[in-house]
Amino acid sequence: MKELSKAYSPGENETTIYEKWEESGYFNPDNLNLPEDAKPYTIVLPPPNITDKLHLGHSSMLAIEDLLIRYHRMNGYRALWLPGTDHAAIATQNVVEKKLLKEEKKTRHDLGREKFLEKVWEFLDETQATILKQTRRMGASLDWSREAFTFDEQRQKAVATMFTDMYKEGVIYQGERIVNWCPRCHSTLADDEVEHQDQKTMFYTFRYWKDFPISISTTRPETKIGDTAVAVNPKDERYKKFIGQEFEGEFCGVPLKIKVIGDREVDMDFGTGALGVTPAHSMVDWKMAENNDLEIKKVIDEDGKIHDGFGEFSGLTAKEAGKLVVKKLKASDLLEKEEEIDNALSTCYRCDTAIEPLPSKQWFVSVDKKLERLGGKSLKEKAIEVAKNKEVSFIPNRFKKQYIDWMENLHDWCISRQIWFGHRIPVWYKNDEIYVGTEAPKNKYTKAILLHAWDSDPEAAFFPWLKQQLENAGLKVIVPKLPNAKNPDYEEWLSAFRKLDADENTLIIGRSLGSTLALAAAQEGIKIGKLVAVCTPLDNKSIPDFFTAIGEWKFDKIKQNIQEITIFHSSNDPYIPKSTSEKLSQELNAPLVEIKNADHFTGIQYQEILEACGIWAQDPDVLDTWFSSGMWTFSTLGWPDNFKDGKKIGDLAEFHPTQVLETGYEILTLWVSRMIMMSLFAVGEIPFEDVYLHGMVLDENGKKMSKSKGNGIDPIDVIEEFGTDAVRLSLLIGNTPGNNLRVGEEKIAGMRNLVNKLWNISRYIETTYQISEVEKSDLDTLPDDENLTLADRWILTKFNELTLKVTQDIQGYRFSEAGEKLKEFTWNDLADWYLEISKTENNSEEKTAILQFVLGNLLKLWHPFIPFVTEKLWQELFTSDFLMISSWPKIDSDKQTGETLKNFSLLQNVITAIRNIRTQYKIAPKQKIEVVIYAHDKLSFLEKQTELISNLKTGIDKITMQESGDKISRAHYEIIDEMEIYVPLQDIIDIPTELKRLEEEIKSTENFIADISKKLDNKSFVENAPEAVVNKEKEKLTTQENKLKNLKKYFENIS
RNA sequence: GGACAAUUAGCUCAGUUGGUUAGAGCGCUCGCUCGACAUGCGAGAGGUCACAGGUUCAAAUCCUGUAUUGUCCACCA
Repeated sequence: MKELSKAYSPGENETTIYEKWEESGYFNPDNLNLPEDAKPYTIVLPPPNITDKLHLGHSSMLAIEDLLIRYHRMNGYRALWLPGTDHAAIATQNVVEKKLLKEEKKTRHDLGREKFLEKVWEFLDETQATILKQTRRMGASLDWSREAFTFDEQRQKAVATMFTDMYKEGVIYQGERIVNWCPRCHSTLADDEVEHQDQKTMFYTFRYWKDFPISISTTRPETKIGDTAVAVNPKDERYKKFIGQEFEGEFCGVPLKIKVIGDREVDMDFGTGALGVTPAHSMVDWKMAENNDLEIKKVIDEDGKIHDGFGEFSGLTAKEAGKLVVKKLKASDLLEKEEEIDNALSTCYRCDTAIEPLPSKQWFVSVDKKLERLGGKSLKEKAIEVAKNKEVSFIPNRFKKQYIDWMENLHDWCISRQIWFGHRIPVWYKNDEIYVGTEAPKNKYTKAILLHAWDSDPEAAFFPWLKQQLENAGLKVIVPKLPNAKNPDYEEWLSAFRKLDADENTLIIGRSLGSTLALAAAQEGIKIGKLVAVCTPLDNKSIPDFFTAIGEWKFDKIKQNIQEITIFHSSNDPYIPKSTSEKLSQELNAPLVEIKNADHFTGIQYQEILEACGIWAQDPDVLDTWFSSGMWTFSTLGWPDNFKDGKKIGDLAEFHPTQVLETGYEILTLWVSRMIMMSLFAVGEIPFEDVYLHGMVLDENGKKMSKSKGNGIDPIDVIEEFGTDAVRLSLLIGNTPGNNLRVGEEKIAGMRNLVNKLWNISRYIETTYQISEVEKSDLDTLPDDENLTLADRWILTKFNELTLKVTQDIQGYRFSEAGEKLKEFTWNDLADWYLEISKTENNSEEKTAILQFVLGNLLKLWHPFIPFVTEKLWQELFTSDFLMISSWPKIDSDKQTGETLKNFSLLQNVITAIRNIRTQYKIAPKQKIEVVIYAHDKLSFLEKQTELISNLKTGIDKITMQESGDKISRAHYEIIDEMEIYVPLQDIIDIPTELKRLEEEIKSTENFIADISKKLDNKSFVENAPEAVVNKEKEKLTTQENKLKNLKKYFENIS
């Protein structure tokens, strides 16, 4: 006999059980020893962002998906649940930036791209490890051997391939658009990353200048210096006549040329009914400018400051400029009205900074381009079509409409992001040329030498960035430290240079004296492929010996030995006069490029130097994170390697498309729609059959759990307190698709109690029947029907019914209902009734068989919900083979159920009624009572059950059954079904109270009878309702009438 | 402004296609150490299913409108 502890302690078991599962290898479907034709069942885990550890919402997702996977694994499917994490480009970069600022008071620009990315990876390793640990703690049966990361090598390849393919088909294109620009994050935001905050704003009405015929209104006066048109509604009588006219004048010191255009979008009733058009800084205006061929004037730059060329406004922040405009308007008496209005401010979803709409070059995915591979349809059309044709279904169904609505309004998707962390755009530029591909294009040069200035550190200035770029482009890069840099000697430097073995395939970028050295070397006869000379001195008074040693410049010789030269000049360089650079340019017949702010090279100026090198330079931007997560279903299954000549092979063939995508409804549009489009494009398949959308997990007060509010429940905390099974169960029961779920510790504690109940049920069965020592049946066949008591047949019937319902519920995604039914069976039917009865019935051989069957199969049904405790009990009491891979209980569809269920429920009612009488009349628990039951057709059945009735907490010492006859005059009574139950204890009865109570019951029974009679008198009811319904009503009527008769008789007797 | 959802017991929610006198858990009341379980056992109280109309023999369930709450989308210069 196995000794089980009095209470279940989850902590001890969970880690060891999870380890056993993992070691078994059964999380990987390849190890399941399935027949060839076993169907696949695939779920890819929505990859959690690596920005933070998991919260209860993730736990809920894991619980649901693990349930589905475990259920299907037990049903013989090739069940694959594929784990991974998401690099979440912007979100991650932001978290790291904030952390950096807080801990080191540095911005990412202080660190530079490389160093910053190192920080990101450090952070990422940490959170990723936490996430994986938490996921295991939840008991998730994920196939860790296939773990993926949206930013690992395989996925990088997939992303680059996808981009290239889409570019080749013209789906991806580069275009200038107004984008939502966050001046703080220095990045564009997708439409769905912009938040709108209601606020009060000053609304100014004014004219550009005195004789301008139309007043306009604005909340953003600072942009008005870039206006090129005024738009009015073409139907507007007031302004109609001006349409087409052009006006010139000066607005706040800025010359403007304003054309009046007509546009139906303009609301005649808002403001003055006329709208100043600023094409560069408003989405709507941009469209108008496109339609009317207007000039586009950029007013605000990427830092949120006013561009050059706007007089005294230039260099001011937008806010300052706005104030100045208003001040000037007031001074020149142009302001007509100033009022406060409600207005929605667009802000960055990450940092709450007001966004600035700016025109910018970006990469887009076209959703409207018709594609041959989609049968002449566009991504958008196809993605809508599959939803309409039910090729993909949504649970709950209402989200289908939301999906289609959103899709129909979808515009081209901007996929480039101006941040550092993320998939680099696989595009390379060389001057005007562009190359798109999965690998960097081959370059003319094989080696690059970066020569530092005479007194500077080779690692300083712009070298590290360039080095990285050149290495990315496949060059061997050398950054030598030239000897004695503080006091350079020409011979020493030259001999150091010779050792670098420069030749025709070498690219040299030299800064200051470094570039002078390269020129001198060429003069000495060394061949060089290309020289980019940045701020090059031809003489310097502080190191006269150096230049004396070089001697007279022989530019012809230099030209002979260097194939190509570009000269860079910095206007801020205090040492090299522009004339020097110009002279060099002329003598060498080389192009001269001038750069501003040489001491603060920005990415763009690096870009210029890189371009001058004549090598391919990669686009500095990265891709929107949804681009890579949109490929999640197939990139994780080995695309593109597993997709050859339009055919799927390997994992992709075996597991794609997946069966279910289970995710939060909040990312239906962000993610689900993109997955559908990208999968259609890449593989020509809808990535999943069903989309199950869960709600958010809220705290017990209905608030969204968030770290800042401090109301979040850490899954690990509650797991440690109550156990994983309890946490999983509280996330499954009461959780319905698409609806939010409130979870508090009370609920989890309740579920812990249930888990413990199951444990104790098992413990009782084991201590009483020693099922661990009994030879095991296969749990597929029921015990023989002979010698079974009513209760035995009842529990088997109930269990069969339960198996059927639970199976149906899981298949219909009704996990909550399945869980509740299991709970009800376990607690009420099995523990409260059957086990209690088993204590009084003596057929222990049958009981052993039945309990073994019921408990074993019950553990199976419970397993997808609470895997740990069930696995533990299974291994203790049944077999050391894993419950995880045991087969799902069989359903006996021929089982006769009616009579058994009816009889048992009768029995339950009798027992409950007797207990009720005891409580109602406050009969002391220890006092034995006599019971008399009057019955009619049920009499013979009840007579057989007297022993049972007496033994089940009814405290009966004498029980008699008889046909209806004269009733005991004074007794406690209860009337149920067609029976009357009397407990003759007249001494205690308080007659007046009893009469009052009886009166009430008689009255309510009469009312009820009246209701039923009315219904039955209604001809249309009798004619139209189904016969079964009518019969039920009739039955009800007789029962109630009998009851009334007996009540009245009893009433007379005692009064 | 548009769309979608929610409104059922004190609280949190179920209630599949209209068909018993509307269910569960928690909480509450009363009573219990009864051969596993006080993380337990037994009994109970508690609801005009937001409101107003309509369809139907029959409505928590279907339709219309109103109110309140929530979510998403759009956005006006």
